Amino acid sequence: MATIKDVSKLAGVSVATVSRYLNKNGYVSKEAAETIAEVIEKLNYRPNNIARSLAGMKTATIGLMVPDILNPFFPELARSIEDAANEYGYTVMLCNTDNDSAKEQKYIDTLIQKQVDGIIISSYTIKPEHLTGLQKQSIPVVLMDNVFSSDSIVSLTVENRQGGELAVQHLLEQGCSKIAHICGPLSITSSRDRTAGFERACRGTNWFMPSLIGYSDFTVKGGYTAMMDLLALHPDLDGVFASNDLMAAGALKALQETNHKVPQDVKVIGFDGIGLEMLNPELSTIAQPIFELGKTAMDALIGLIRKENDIMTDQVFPVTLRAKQSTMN
Amino acid sequence: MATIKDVSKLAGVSVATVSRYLNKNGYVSKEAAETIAEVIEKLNYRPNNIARSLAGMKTATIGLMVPDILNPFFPELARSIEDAANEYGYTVMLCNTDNDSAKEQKYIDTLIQKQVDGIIISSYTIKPEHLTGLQKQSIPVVLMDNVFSSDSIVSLTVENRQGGELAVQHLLEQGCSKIAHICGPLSITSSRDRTAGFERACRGTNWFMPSLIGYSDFTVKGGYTAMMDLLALHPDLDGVFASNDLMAAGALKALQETNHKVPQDVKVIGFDGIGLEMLNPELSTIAQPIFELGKTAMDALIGLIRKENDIMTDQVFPVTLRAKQSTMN
DNA sequence: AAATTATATGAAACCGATTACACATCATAA
DNA sequence: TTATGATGTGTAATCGGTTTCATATAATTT
Repeated sequence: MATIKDVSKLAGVSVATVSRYLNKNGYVSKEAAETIAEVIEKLNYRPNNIARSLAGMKTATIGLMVPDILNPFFPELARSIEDAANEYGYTVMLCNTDNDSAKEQKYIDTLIQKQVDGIIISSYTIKPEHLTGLQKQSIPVVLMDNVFSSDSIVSLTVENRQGGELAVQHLLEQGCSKIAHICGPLSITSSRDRTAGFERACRGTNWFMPSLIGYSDFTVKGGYTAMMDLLALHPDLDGVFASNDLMAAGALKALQETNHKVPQDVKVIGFDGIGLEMLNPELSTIAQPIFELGKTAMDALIGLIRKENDIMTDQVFPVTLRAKQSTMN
Repeated sequence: MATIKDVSKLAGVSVATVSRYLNKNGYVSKEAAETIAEVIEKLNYRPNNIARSLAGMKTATIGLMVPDILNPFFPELARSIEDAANEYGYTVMLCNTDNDSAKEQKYIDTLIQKQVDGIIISSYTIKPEHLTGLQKQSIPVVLMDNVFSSDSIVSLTVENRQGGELAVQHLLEQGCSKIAHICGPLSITSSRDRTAGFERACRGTNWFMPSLIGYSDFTVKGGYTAMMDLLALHPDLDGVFASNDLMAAGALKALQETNHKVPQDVKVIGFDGIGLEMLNPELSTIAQPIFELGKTAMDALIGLIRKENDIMTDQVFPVTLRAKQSTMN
């Protein structure tokens, strides 16, 4: 593997000149530039990024921590972040944390040691004390789905509560008169907010009662069993709002298996907007702008890394109703 | 950020001794070790991986190139690889190539510059000439779903043809008497093999005719339209084998929309074994051992990196029938 | 008692880049 | 004509580690 020294020798200039040529800073004469270019071509020289990072303190690498890439929400997020990172010339390190504090802490340590330029964390379980290490090393962080105020940390969230309200509103508009809710883990802020939205929208209706809320865990299977339980309690329900799409898919399955027609008998709406196009009927959902979230996260991170003065502040993204067959007849 | 020099100074020993202590090689007296440990604790010192990599030529990082993490097959693969990598103390860089040669080439260059210790490539489009750069830098490669013989490259594949046969066989056993096939991109070797398996299994039956094969593209939508076309041509078909699960899901949807009962009227089977548990009925499939594939890929890569003498050779993994509701009544 | 061998340590080279600084040349302004 | 600034280049320090080699002492062998 050719090094900058090899290039400098063969080109008859100093390594400094080659470096200047490579980074396009400082003066380099036209002749020198041409010779260097030729030699680089000839040797098929590629700068060693590791050495570059050591000298320049930048790795052009970011860490992306997600709970579990198997959850279909996260590939979409990862993809949008990776695309954006790629445009900025950055590479992404993928870390699955399983919402496990120990794993999170370990990955944060690893990423610090690998000198990543920044980290995007999508985690329900991250705690302030985990981030202090990053703050100490002044490694920029963008936090998704979680708020934690600090000047080297930007938080991006969506309007979860409004989304919950929107879902109920839509179901009501479609003629539902008894709406159940499958809520996600109470440990997750955004999950609680979605449920809060549901409750607020139900407040004052004459049909609402607490037993219309089923407690689940954001999984298909969880949504399925929660729906079964709800049906046992309320055979006459005619609408369901699940706090994420996976649970909604599970609910849909439970309804179909118990011979409820969707959307004729019962209407179903989820939350997140992941593309579950294989479902029949297709699922209505309160969609997060996932790609925009990823892109914005990367933009914000770059801003923090470059210490631009117009650093992005915390943002709350709107959600939108995406009505499909599961609520329309 | 504390450096090894800070530690050595405060501990009253040389950096060499600290380095020996850190890497547990060479001699370090008990007293020295204790003092160093204390100082490290006190300074909260963490070795800088970049410097380590530069000196030691190892980055403890691997690259993972996949076509698109949005395709549900790849999160499973990525997850299993990441888990295995993590156990070995390695970190994973995620690269989406979109089966685009230019992107692949660019990522390979980037990964070389970042000095990854090895690369796992899952790509339909990779060509030998793309790998020569890696060979030149003697960067180990594990290739999935693609065979390319070389001593620094290990290929892992599955028994695609046998899987295709297995699918047909299963449908026949379940009583099907006219089986259609939705095949994937012909540019993909494993896709062609699955179709070859289908054809071989159909050979000699009295009902088979070429128009029972629909050509598609491995997507849900593609499977949907292919199924619609097949139904128009052969309203009497009673079984479908799709070359991957996404197309099978699309086919399922098309069948349901056209009021065909699955599995009573038509039985459907896919290929891959991705967990599409939200489908109703659940999809039978020819399952690849995805997690085992990922784990093995990582094991093989580590073997190549460490230059172990019992380097793993190319492997072909068996596939298994996973019968679910879509073929059982 | 002398010769080995095992244990322990530090100085300095090295990994492959960036960059501050010194110095030289040439063109332009005063 | 001289001062000044722009242009161009090389030397050497630096980033934060690892590793070779020389050296010294303690523990075993013979």
